[in-house]
Amino acid sequence: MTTIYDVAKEAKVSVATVSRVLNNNGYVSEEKRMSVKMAIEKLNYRPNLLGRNLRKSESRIILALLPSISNPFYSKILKGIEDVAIKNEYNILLCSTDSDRERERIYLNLINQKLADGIISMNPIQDKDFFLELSKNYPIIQCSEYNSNIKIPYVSIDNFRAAYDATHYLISLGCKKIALINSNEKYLYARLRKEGYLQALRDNNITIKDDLIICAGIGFQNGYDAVKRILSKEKVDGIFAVADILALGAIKGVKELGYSIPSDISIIGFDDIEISTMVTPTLTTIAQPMYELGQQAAKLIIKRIKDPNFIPENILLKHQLVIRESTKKI
Amino acid sequence: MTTIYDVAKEAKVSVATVSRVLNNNGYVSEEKRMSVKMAIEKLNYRPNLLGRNLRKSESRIILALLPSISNPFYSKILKGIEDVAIKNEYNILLCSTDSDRERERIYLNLINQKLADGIISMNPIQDKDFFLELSKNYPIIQCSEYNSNIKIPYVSIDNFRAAYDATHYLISLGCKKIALINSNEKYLYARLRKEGYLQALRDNNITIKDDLIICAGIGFQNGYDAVKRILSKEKVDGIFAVADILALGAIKGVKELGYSIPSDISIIGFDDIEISTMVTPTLTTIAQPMYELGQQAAKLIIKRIKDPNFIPENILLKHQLVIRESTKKI
DNA sequence: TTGTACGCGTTATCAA
DNA sequence: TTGATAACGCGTACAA
Repeated sequence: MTTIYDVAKEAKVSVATVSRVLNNNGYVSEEKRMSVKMAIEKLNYRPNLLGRNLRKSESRIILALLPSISNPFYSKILKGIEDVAIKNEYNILLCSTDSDRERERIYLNLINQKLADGIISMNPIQDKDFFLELSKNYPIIQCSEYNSNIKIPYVSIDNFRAAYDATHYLISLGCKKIALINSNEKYLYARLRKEGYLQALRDNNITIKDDLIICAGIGFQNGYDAVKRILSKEKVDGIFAVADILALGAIKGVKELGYSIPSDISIIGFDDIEISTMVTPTLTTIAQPMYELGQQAAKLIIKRIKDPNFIPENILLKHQLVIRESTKKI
Repeated sequence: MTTIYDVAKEAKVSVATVSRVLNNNGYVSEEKRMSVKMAIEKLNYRPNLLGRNLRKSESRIILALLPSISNPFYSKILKGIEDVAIKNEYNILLCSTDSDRERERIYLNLINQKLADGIISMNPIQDKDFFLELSKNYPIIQCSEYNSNIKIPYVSIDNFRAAYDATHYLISLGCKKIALINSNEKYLYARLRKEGYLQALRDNNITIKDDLIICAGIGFQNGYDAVKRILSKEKVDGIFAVADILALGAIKGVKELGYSIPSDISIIGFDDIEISTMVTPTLTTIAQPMYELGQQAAKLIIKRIKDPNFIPENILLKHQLVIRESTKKI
């Protein structure tokens, strides 16, 4: 492999001069700059980042920790992260944990092994103490999912308010019996959205019925099962599912039971993933700015890496009600 | 930061001994091994990978080059890659190019800057010469999409055969007028699937009509537009879309025009992405073993990294016809 | 404006 | 079985 020494020899200068040309700093005469550039060209030289990284004590790698890469929600965020990262000459290490604690640990440790300069975590944190300890010594940002008990900055949306808005919208359509299909309450967002749902009902003097609240997992099948369970007991006129994927399952279940959407039952989802526009009826939902979430998280972490004294403020981005075909005024 | 020297001092041994304990090689007395381990524990020492990587001239990073992370097809492959990688102590660098040549170049160059030990490319290659040149000096595997003119090993499926099977299946159902909604023919898979479609028609003495063959892009809207264009000219009884996402668009278009699926028109897709089971009707399709494609590609590239003399054979994995609700015997 | 020489943290060779 | 020390390739302080 050709090194900076080879280039120096070819250009008849010292390695220091080559390095100066490479990094565009320090004084270099035009003449030498040219001959260095020609030598680089001739030898097809590319600096070895392993050497550079060690010398500079940086990896220029950002670790993106997420539960699952197959979830379109995360992949949109990831895209935002990647776009900002590449503009700033950072690279993204893909770390999907599948909620495996062991795996999470392996990935997190990369940062104290200096293979990553910072971490963006979209994971519900499993090993809280370890994570917190890590954040004292290294740049870490939480994105979308976060743990508010822990003093680690986050970029997210106002889940309470968003769920409130979703529920309130159903109420404004005339719905009186509104079911909630929630996901696993180990997620903070799930707990917050449930609160938002409850508050909206209270504010409008609608009785809260435990039978209408289901804690499903996260996934199409869970939404499908949940709605069947609910409707087997009681007819509803509105359904709020805390994730589009749950809503899609619910739509299928509702259809199978012979109800029509939105005439009999209005359904609203959450996230605004692409699929929501592809189904029939298209899905009314609360849109999260997924791409922007990723962008903001990346910007924060990069700023933080550059300046360790910079303490990011938490950021809550705006959600948006997107009305499509699955909801209708009664 | 604590280094191997700190550990050596604490354990009252040399750095060489610490290194031996760390890497489990060479002879170390049980006594010293223990005291090194205790020192590591006490100081909470973690080896700096930047130093190790430079010394060993490896990054233990594999670069995953793909067009778009948001496409569920690629994210499934990626999962297969990641799972194999982590088992072998490799990490995955996420490189989505968005078909941007500049960006592709940036990512590809990481390998001759030694930040990656190998590349798995799912991209239709833009800069063929550069790519080929690179593959002479570095481990590269093509996965799913590949360029057969170039001598770079690949893992894929038999796209010709798979498309033939899809078309043949429609014919076996009694379809006489079968449309093809293809994606962009810059992709090899698109060209191969078209060939498979044509061959199946020929083998069954069905007239090939250019009006029934549309080169759409890739995406839901494209499928939707394509089917409207086709049906505005001529009624068909079968549609083969070369990607599920196109098929989903087609389903929507067909429905809007008042035809029923599968009674009036049978539709078959390709890929078997998750959404295909969530729509109504659920989609008959040719399933690609996406996860396995990723796994195989990762296994090959790792084997190749370990042994530069190992020349991988091309691998074609089996596809599978998955029959659901969108097709029916006439 | 340029060059010499050191050190980033690790592994591996060699001699003891 | 152990330790001293030379690399790995780079950037930069310092001297010139």
